[in-house]
Amino acid sequence: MARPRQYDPEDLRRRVIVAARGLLQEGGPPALTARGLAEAVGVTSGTIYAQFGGLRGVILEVNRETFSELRATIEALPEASPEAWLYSLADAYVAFMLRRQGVWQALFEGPRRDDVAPDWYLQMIKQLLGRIAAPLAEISPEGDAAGRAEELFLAVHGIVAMAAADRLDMVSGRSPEALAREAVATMVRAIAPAQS
Amino acid sequence: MARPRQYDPEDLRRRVIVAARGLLQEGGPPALTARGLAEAVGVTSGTIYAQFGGLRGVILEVNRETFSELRATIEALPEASPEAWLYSLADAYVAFMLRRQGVWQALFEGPRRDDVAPDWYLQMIKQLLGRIAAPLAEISPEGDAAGRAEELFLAVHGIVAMAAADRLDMVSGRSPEALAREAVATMVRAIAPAQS
DNA sequence: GCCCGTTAATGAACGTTGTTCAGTAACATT
DNA sequence: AATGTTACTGAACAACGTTCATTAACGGGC
Repeated sequence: MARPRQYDPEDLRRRVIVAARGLLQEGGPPALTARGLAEAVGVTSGTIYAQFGGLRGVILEVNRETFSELRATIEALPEASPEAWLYSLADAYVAFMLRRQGVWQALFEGPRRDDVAPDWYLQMIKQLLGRIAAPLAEISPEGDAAGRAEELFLAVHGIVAMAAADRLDMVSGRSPEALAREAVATMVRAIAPAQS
Repeated sequence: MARPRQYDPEDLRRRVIVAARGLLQEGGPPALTARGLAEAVGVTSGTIYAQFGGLRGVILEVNRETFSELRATIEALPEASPEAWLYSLADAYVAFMLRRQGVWQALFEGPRRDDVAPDWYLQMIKQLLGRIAAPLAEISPEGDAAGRAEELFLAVHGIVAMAAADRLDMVSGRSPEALAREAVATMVRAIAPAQS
């Protein structure tokens, strides 16, 4: 069989993904166009379709990397008491988004209602929920820790999503970090064993 | 000055808005195209531009009506104890979205990062926050009720937004109603005077 | 060592999008 | 009746995602 002509396919894939992240970072999802991406990489749009099957395929690969980095970020969080760890997770989640707003938007703006989410989307969220449920179970052994984890995640994620879309200031003058920590505080206060 | 030729302009505006709502309802934001809307109303796209200045103008008018209906829905909620009222507000918020998913998506998907939100967007949210803060202050007179209202609203809205995008099942198997009520319950539990 | 099948890559096309604007036709006024 | 003003049309433009016939280069078979 014949072989590549001028691009190492693996290297091409990497450069496309890197360029796509760059476009997303400065300009958000609307800035990621097939032609713009092709030009940024130095190929034509057809080449990208041959490699990724379409713009959606490119976004999917970018998202895979973003999720992978988020997982690594969370794994790297220093151990701490259950409560302190929840705070640092909330901080990390907010900070992670802030450092890649454009890329973050592609995570949830991309997939349309009709197409199924890839497995690793669900696995990533499931793992994240597990990491939240564990400290919650330590704080309050009784009660549905998994359910509370869902609830706390949705609260923090809602804040982060709003901030990512630059719409948080419609609701609150406070920073996303402050609001996320408040959400954690409220949950802890609600389930902590009665005191004072 | 000359006068209308074949359309009563006010009637035309109404029909355009009604048709736009219809398109949004079945197909979401991608279904609302200038040509499709024009055809649904029986005019050409140019006419819509003359009347609304563009698709964004149409969406803005649809959103104005949606907000108006939301306000009316909330005003119509029966009086109740502070806690019970918060639950019924959460229920109403979820139900309101579920009955107009497509239209709801346009509320927050529409406005891009660079254009300013209309005053009534902010006023509507501010009023909603006030309606949440009042019962919270009754439940717990001490503490920042306004801040807690922001927090509770963000939690419920995050759940509703996720459900509107049909992505809630990525996080939880529970219904948006159940999750929204849980969010209220957690807030109430966190701030209620110590008991039991 | 020449040919040729296979494959990477192009770039022109197609259909659809939002948006603009010169033209047209109808009304109110003079 | 003529005219000016205005609502409306519909053709055009640029940009979008996507497809595909064409081109050019490489490796293996004779």
